[in-house]
Amino acid sequence: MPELPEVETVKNGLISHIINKKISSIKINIDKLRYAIDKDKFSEIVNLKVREIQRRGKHLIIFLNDDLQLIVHLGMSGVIKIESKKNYSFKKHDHILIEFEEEILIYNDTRRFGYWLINNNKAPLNHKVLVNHGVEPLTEDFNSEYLARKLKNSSKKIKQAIMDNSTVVGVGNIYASEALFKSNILPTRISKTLSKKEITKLVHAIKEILKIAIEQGGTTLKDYKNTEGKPGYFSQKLNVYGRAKQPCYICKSEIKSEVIGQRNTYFCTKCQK
DNA sequence: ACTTATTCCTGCGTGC
DNA sequence: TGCACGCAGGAATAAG
Repeated sequence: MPELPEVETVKNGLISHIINKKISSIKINIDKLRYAIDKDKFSEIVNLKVREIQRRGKHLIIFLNDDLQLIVHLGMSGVIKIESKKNYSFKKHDHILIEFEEEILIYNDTRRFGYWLINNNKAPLNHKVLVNHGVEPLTEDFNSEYLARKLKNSSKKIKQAIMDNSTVVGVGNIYASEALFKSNILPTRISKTLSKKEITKLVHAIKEILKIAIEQGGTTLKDYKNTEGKPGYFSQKLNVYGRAKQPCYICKSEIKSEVIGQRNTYFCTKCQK
């Protein structure tokens, strides 16, 4: 599933293909993904050029001429592929096709949790899907002082707190479990009970895990350019996620799982306190 | 103003 | 072998 590191990888892949390229046509094969698709608005982007592509959290912002932007979220099964137009053949769940002079951008999304929005505001970061985003985890804005301030009065469980996009963006279910394991903190801990030292450790763990995942994302980019990305490229690096009842790599005791906030959570009760 | 549950969707794994 | 069922995931929205 596309997490922050994969969205970053997709962004880099797109930059190398479609920057300064003109959209020659658009084909939309569906009325609604996560949100309804405004086909009239989409028709307005034909003949515009792609100027810049940014990532914010798990969103891609594709800047076009005329102060228009595409705001894209891949949901959990969204895949963007670039192919040569002459090689393209329709596949199941190919919902959006954007043609350039020689290449075609294909948006395929099995579960349709993703969305494509057109924004004509000059400040896309103020769009409702982005405006409540907290800090980016890989910037200096995400530091122990910031997180301590966010957690100070929170009675949420720490895992839910770090998965909340208004705290920090991009920490999904997998990375939350992994970061808490790496920082030796139980996911069930109440946020405001964390010590300064634990918060510092957690901040570093989140940054490190996302960085490693982005490095793995380089591999995904290659796959994505060839045919289809191999899912689970990061799975070899996972210490606890999906490993219930298996031995902890550190202490050999059994990894536990528990549902926290409707999400499966994995942890080691010996390594994490 | 909070927190917690529900909702969207398809494919896959499990059990009968 | 086939079918029914439940689960997985992000995050807006509804409900508490």
